[in-house]
Amino acid sequence: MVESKTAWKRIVARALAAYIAEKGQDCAPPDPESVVLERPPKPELGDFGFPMFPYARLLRASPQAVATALAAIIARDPESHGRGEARAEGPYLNVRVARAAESARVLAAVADPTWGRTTSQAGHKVLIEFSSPNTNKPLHLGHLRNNALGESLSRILRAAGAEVRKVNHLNDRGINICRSMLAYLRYGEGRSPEDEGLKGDHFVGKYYVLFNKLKAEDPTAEVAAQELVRRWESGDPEIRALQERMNAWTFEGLKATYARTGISFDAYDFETETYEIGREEVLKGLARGVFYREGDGSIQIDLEDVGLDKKVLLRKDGTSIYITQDIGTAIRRHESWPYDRVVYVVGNEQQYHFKVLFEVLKRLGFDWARDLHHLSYGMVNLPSGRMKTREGTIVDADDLVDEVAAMAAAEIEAKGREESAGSVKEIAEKIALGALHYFLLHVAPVKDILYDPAASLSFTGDTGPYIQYMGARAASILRKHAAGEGNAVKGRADPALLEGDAEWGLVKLIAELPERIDQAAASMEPSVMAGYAHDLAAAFSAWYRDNPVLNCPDPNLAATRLELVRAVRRNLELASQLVCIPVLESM
RNA sequence: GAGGCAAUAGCUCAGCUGGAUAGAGCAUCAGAUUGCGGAUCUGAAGGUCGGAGGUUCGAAUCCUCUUUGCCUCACCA
Repeated sequence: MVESKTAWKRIVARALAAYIAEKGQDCAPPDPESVVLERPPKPELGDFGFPMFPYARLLRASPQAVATALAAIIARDPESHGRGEARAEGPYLNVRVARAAESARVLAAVADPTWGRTTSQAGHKVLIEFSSPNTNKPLHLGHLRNNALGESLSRILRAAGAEVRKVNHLNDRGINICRSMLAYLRYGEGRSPEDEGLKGDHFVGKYYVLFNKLKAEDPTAEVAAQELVRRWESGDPEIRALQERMNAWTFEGLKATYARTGISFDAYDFETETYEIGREEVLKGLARGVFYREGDGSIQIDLEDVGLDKKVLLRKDGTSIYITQDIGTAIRRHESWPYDRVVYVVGNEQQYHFKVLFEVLKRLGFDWARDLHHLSYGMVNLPSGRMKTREGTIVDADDLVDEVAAMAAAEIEAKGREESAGSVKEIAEKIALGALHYFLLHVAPVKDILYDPAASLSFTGDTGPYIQYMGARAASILRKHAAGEGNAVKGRADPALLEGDAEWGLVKLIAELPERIDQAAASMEPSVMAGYAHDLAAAFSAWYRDNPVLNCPDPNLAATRLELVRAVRRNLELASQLVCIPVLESM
């Protein structure tokens, strides 16, 4: 369809040039690229339309007149003959594509192994940093959004041809883990997660919560935690060993959650190994005059000329801070894997931090610093308000998946689908992931999400399970055909039979996949893919209800429709994978 | 106080580079099953796109002002 669009732009541009010559106007013919193509509001008006307003003034004629004249010229253009028909409708020139030929092209393209891969991001090396949790507690609902965004964007960029490296930067040092450690020293009695029957991250998180109890009993607890940080930094072997042990527990737990939710990384960066590496770069920047030393000895940068403030990059005692580490990490990563773009998937509360970081890297003169992005996303709120560990309103990621999976299992049983579903537990888990990931990704990242458990657990309407269901229905038809059922086995597919409005609408939607991938990649918005999956599922659902496939009396039409089902299934699989919705054969 | 982001149907959200009558889902109402899986489908109703100006042949979309909400403005991360 992309090819068809560019062809029509070319045809229209040529017709405009002919019209200009015909009228003897003294103006430059438009470049085909600049011709505005849009989709008419109703399919009856054509497959795409060209507004004539821009040319009306240029040609000193009404847009209606221009449209009429162009339609006549295009009717004589040999290139248009095989491609369809252009018609003047008011101030618009509307094109109806030759359906049989286009359908044949589309079905052939979908059957090709390379379908679903584009080249719009080819040549780019993109580093995506996401998840990046603290190691003092398990993942929560906010992480699920972060993970889904990072994983989905990675898949989308790869589909668009980019080389992608997924990195998780674990914050495994500092005051929070030390609080867990202190509480563990006080209450843990040397127990391990196995002893308490807990997942490692939940185990460590339990002690983080217990720190509050400790603080209530002992007002010096906060000071004691600070002391642990200090001892860790000075290399106290006992503290180092304890932190390592607790971090390992959490890390194991986190990895289990990632595995369960289909999230993976190409590399892990540990803050315990990276937290000092920016100092050198800051000193280099100081030497080159990019930064300056304040009277108190701290090293700073003045960004007031770009609307930011003065920012400290190295403390007066010479130690590094958060931004120092990010500067160092970016440089170090580029040395080992020379990217041309970085995407940091981090909540929108850190927008200012990333503005400063990007500006600093730019001023240090790195050419790759021109393509740094903060994929900023909104809070996931509960009806009762913002999530906070201390208020106990936090939604634990594992618990949430468990809860949704239990609901899905109950639904399978309520429908009496246990037998056809196979393993209820396994299918329920996949449905839960589909529900959650769709819920988290179908909304634009900038928006805050009000997490309504009831709505996310509902499997009707604009949801992941709906998409999974339509995929399963398509798979079911294909399965029956493979088993020799239906009339399609007796017929031969002929795309020329796909000329009805209902089929044509589906063909067009199927053909849109590559454009939607490119759009999602360019705008870094997984919601584009989520929306596409839903649109396609809905269109398929409406179509196959009224158009029998296996039961179609005409064997050739049956075989042709079957090809359409195959294409829908393929696209649903591809789109689902891009937004981390598990694909199901049956549910 | 300064900066950033948001505001579209009762609710949750789409709306691509400005284009034809602003679209889905939920909820509401009315229908559809001797049928390839009803976790479905069809239809109705529901909107002065927060407000006011401006640019344009044409604005939900761009500009200015304004209202409301969220987030930032650490030698924390």
